[in-house]
Amino acid sequence: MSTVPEKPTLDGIEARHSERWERERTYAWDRTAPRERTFAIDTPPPTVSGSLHMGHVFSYTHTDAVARYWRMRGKSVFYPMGWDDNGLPTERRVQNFYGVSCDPSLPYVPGFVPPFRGDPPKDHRAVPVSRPNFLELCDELTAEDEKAFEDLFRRLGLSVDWSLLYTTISPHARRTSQRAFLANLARGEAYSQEAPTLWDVDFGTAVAQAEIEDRERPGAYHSVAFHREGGGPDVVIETTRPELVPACVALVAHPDDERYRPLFGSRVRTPLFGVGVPVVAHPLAQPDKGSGIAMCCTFGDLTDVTWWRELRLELRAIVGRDGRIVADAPHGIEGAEPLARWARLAGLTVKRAQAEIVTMLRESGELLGEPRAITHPVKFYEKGDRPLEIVTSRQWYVRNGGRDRPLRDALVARGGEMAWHPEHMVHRYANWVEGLNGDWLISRQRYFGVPIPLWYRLDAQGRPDHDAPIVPDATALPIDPSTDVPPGFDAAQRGRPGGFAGDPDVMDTWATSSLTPQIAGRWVDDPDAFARIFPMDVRPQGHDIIRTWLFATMVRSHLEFDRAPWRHAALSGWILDPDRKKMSKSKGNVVTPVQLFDAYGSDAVRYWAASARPGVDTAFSEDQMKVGRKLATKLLNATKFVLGFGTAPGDDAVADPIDAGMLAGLAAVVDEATAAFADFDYARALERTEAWFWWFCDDYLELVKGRAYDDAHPGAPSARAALRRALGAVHRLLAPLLPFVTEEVWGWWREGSVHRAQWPARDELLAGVRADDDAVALLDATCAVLGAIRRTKTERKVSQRAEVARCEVHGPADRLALLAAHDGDLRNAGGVRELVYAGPDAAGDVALRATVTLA
RNA sequence: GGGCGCUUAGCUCAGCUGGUCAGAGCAUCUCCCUUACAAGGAGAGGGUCGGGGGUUCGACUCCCUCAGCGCCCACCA
Repeated sequence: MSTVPEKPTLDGIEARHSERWERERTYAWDRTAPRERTFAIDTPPPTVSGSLHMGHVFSYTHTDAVARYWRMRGKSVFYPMGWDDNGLPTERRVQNFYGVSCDPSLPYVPGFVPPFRGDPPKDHRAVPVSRPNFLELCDELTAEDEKAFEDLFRRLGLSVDWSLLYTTISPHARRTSQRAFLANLARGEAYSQEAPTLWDVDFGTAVAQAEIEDRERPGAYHSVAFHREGGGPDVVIETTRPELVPACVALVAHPDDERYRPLFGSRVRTPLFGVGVPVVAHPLAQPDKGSGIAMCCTFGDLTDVTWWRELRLELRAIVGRDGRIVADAPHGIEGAEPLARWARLAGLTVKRAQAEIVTMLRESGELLGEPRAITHPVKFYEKGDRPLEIVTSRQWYVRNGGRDRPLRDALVARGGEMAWHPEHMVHRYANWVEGLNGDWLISRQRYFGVPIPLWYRLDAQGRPDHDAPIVPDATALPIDPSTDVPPGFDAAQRGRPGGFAGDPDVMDTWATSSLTPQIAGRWVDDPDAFARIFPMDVRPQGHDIIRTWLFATMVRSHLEFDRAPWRHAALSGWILDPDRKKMSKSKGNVVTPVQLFDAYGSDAVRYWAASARPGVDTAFSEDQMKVGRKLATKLLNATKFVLGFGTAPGDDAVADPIDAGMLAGLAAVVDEATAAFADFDYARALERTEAWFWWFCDDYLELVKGRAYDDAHPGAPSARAALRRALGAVHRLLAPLLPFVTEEVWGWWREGSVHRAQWPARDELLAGVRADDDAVALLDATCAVLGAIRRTKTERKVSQRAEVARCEVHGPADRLALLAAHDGDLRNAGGVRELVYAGPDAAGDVALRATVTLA
């Protein structure tokens, strides 16, 4: 406990109290607490690929407020932090930062020094480095970023237990991730399959449905003529991707389409290449789209995949994994002229190939009319720059209900078992699960991730046997199959016929981050700890990743534990620019969190964040931070003032009805704030507490300060005691929201941290106090008359200090009687010489009214 | 095309289960250096609660419908 300073200030309180909290382990999770006394939070691990922004400050503040509330309610709060440092965003940042690229075929170079450390020149060509070297650089850069992240979160005042810190690339996370994957594999929930998948040609990896987004892109319809075998008029199709003509394997129309029904079963020849393809019927074909008959290529879009699969069409793949037309013409393209045309396409990017093929179609006369420009949605990897292609490759999948109705229904039902905040977010979840169109593709052809922990036997020809992977021993995890050797083999057999090969892929980052409860709770190596935190109380996160992180976590938990991983999901909103546009990082003028902490103080920034109701998109507002700073300053000053009255030891009786009325009002606020916090509504708790506190300062404090000052006044002890009770409650009510200033003022008169103090309660506030309706009515009436007096003084443009010669109060007799018996504070605060109670006025109006005559 | 949310003073928003609300903060204007705080205090002005219809004794609050804004999803050749 320190003493009340002469000149209270907010300066420096963040550093002082952060340091103290760390030293005293104020926020340590009590690992011995049973599950029912624990409040467990599945903190979102921010992606380590740059810097934290106001969106993080915003949402993490919300969670922290709730964490602090439950801690004060006596819960052992499990509040970990994690860094999501594995995955593509990190790789991309490492490439850009050091000017390197990963080439797994290169050997490790000990002591490798990257060409740059930040901002390579634009014309720099990435230096290829080995996979181990690349991973070292990833580790190095993420370590730096993570330090900055931690500093920022500490400055923000997050009450996380930093000893629980985890990273998603750590050995522990890799072990957990591989263990969970192997469990999925053992139960048949994970499987590999050679199939067409969406592919990002720049990143060179498959991507999952959840990571795809549509973008509006310019395109054009091209009318292209196909020639009927056996004569007859050409069949005209319209396509936005004429470059895929050589990949065409069929024309498809709707079974009921009279125009094309006669053609079903016949064959046509493709333009330019003269490849014979069938005309077939399928209900997915839309008669009103284009000419009503579509060219099915392998593969232009997901509909093509469906047609190809369901109609058992040929495979004629022409786009390579690099996004270029492959060198060798697909089967069916033969003869001098077609092959000459193919030669003009081979090696071109898809975009260039389109231009070339349009030229050729013009030359051959098979392009009818000119292309007609349109804008249409095109599928992109959400982090990618070029449209996705579809290529056939072997990938690993985890069942998620996308191909399995019962599982899908079960997962939807799981969502219904949880409480969602706000409630309507459950629709996003259900909507997504209902719309799944395939299992979860978890393998990625990347490097900085958790390896798929499998090897494959190679047959005499050196071909891998994918049907019976070699599984590592559980105790050996984590493993890297590209360097570790499977049991029963030796290193020399790697890649040799009769030997083995490691799975070359890593798991998607969501495949690991979907296990945050298991990672943070130490599922694999501390089952006792895990049992104390699982299922967790709340998953806080942004609503944009319901379909990814939330759903993926649900899938893993459902499959592994047959239950939802949390009881609540709390979805936070977005930060918008002051002009209500989604805040973009690309704008150069974005203010950094640290600048705002410096300018207004952490509590003030938190105040802004906590003012937004859960799940609501919110405008960035420095004005709101200024208001928060005012509140913090007010708390300093009011506390200093109240504590300055002093108190006699043991004299804590609240006897005066004015004081009792005040405490009754505060008790109601405590009830409201408590209910609000329990419902994750930190904003309502703040709003109610704040509004009451300003009333407390402006009305109650003004009303009783004269009495509290006056040692000779018999009501002084009651006022002082009530003021201190109220103050103690306000400090604690605001502690979850403004942790620094409340800790500061609490320290002036109480032992220990306010953040470990017990949450205020009605009974505690009103113990021994006669807080009946009369007390509340009296205080109410007193404030009403005081208000009338103030209004008069303001209207007359005199100081509030000016004396009132006479104040005549009209109103119901019972009210007046209450007032008459206890009007000392009113006389004092209003400067009233003569106070007259006149009963109801002439008109019989029962409303309380005061006629004020100034001196 | 499907789903969801929003539309209340100039601005940002509260108004939970229909009958003290038409409210708060910011901004604007006026006044007050009052013995915690001028990084303060006391007041004022300002809205037919998006439009229309309905249920009801009575709706910002319930139902229907229309419009605008925003978000999510979608197999869109």
